[in-house]
Amino acid sequence: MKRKVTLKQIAKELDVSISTVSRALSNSKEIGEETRQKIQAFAKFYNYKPNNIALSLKNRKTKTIGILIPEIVHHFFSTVIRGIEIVANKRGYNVIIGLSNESFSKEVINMEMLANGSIDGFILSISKETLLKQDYHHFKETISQGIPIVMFDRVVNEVDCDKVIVDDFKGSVNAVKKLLSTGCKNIALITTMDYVSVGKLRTQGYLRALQESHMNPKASLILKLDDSLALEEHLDILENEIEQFFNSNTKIDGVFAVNELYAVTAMKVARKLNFNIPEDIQVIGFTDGVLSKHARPSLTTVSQHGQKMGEQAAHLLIDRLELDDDDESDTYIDENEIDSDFKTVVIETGLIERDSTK
Amino acid sequence: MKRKVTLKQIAKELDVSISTVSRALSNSKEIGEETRQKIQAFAKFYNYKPNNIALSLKNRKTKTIGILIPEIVHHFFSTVIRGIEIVANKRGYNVIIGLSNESFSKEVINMEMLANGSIDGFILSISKETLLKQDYHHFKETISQGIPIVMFDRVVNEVDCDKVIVDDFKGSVNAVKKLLSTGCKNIALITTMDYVSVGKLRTQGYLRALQESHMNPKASLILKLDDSLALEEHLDILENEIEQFFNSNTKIDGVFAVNELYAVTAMKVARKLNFNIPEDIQVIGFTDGVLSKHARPSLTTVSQHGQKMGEQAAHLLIDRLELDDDDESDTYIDENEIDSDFKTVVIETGLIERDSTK
DNA sequence: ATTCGTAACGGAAACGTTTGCGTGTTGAGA
DNA sequence: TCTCAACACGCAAACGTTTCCGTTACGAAT
Repeated sequence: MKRKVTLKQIAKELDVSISTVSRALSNSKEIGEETRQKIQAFAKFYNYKPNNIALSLKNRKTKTIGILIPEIVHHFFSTVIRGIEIVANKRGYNVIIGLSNESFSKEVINMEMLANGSIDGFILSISKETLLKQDYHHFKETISQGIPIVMFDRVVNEVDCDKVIVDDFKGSVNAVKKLLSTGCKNIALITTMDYVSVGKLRTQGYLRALQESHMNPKASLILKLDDSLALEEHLDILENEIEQFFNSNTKIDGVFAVNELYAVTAMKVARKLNFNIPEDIQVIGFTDGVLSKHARPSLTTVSQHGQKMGEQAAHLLIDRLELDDDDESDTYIDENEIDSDFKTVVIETGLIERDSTK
Repeated sequence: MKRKVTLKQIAKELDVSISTVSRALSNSKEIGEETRQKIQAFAKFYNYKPNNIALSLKNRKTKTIGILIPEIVHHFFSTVIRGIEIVANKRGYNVIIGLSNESFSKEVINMEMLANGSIDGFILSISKETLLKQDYHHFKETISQGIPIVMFDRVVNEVDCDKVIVDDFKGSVNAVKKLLSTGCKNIALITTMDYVSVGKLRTQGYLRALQESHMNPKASLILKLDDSLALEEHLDILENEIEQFFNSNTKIDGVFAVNELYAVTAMKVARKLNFNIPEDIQVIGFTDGVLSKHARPSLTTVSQHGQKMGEQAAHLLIDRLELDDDDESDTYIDENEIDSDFKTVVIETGLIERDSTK
């Protein structure tokens, strides 16, 4: 078991000083040609690689970014991670992942663990419990400690930071308009509770689309589901809820669902009730995942471009990190000027038309 | 922007030495009651948290484990990560993720990046390209540097380390036996190329099950697909391949597929060709993911218990890390004794019966 | 012969901790 | 009054780097 070789060991072995070794390896021209060659050869032979931790301590930056998400077994979140990882790697960063599991306390704990030097900045999506409590002190504190944050998808106005979102509102408007244009008169909405910002925005989009077509939204056509129903374990309950909803609204000829699971479950129920899709009922979902592609019939969805969101978020964060590098020289900066500098990048949604619509 | 407070700053502010502060905060009884109180109060007020990087450097351990997987947008892998994260967090570790994207060089690069002090050990699943090249030097080197590795799912005999696998062979045997027991006479196998160990083992299981029932496997009933076809982009090609396969084997009454995608695609094709499932053709897949649950009909699968694999892997790794802690005292250990110590944990598979079988 | 520039290298501080050891002060026992 | 624990604390090394600031030695210019 040959432990990693250090500068000190090389120095001792070659009878030079540590600084000489360091400089030789960084090709400093302060070191004589001969010595440099000798040191480099030796280092190569023993496969010397500088110790990252020591470098982090010295440079006061770790070149790793922390990702904090509610759940990883989730198509959307994992595509975002993939996007982050791609640009992070390309720009010389590592990613370290924390899972909040939709819990406020786990989010806080995780954040504090990583904020103690382990990472240079965060990319995160807020947990549901946090959104419900509306307690954002941990975000504000980390930011005030000089650790930048980029939020994606589930964001919040109360925190000043860079953000990456999709235009949930517009995406929903377009989806519902599509249903309207293909003849739907009674479009149902299957959505979540309002405290999740994206659910709220998508609901608003639904309402707006109807309004623009001079149709009155009916409360009976809107089904608000408890979020726990989205869990894989409660599939049957979810199905029952939707079935009851369908039974008490027999005129439904279109469904807009704020996520994929609701949409495919709606299709399942509709077929069970002997509706034909898309002839009798058309269905559109939000978030394009694996289910949409393989459902029967395949599901028309609003695509969220998770990977692109991740890439953008990573760029935003790293840009800011490396910008901070420069003006770290204690130059006084007007705080107002800083605040106004935060960007919110909006990723365009797309409508992927498949067989669940005409 | 209040930077994180350090021991040095506290010491200066309170006019004591750094060591006194350090000891006071760790409740050393070497420090006088009064001073201790004062220091602790001050530290609490300024929210002092020890710098992780400095601790890592001092202790020569980072309390983070590196995960190296081929792909993250993948139900199985993400469940494994979830399992790892749960026990890692419980035992005080962080996880840092590297994606190989099935590429050998990315696997090597990632490994080297993380091995330079960033992590204490690896949990990984080998990339396809690496399996193809059969080049495992990077694994061996990291191990010889004293960094332990735990492999899961895609493992290899050539490397001495702890491993966590499912019994692919037995799981496949059981699946095929299930098909046989429900009357199938011509069971097709849809599999991948042999170099992926799991594909090979599952194929062997298929063969064994037939053999035990005294049936002759026919080459014409085995479809080996190129792996690139598993990619989401080539869905139509995959479909065509399977359709041709069906057309040239009209007697097929059962299908065993080595993954979920192949299985649902087979079902799609079968229905297209006007077969009824499960009446005319029964289908079983390997790996229980989201597709299986929501497919039509829902798919009977061999469950892999990804989360449990992750948990086991994490326990194995951390156990070894904390065992190493003790005998780090340069006690001479016979290498043979060490080698024989590596465990291979086998997770039992289960057969989840749904509507694609009788 | 003295000065000076420069090439080639070493010393040491710094990043933030922990910890073994040394040291000064105090009180009590002789 | 002297001695010697015990107590309370400080110094400094160490983890592995980088980098600023010396310090040599030597040849050239004055």
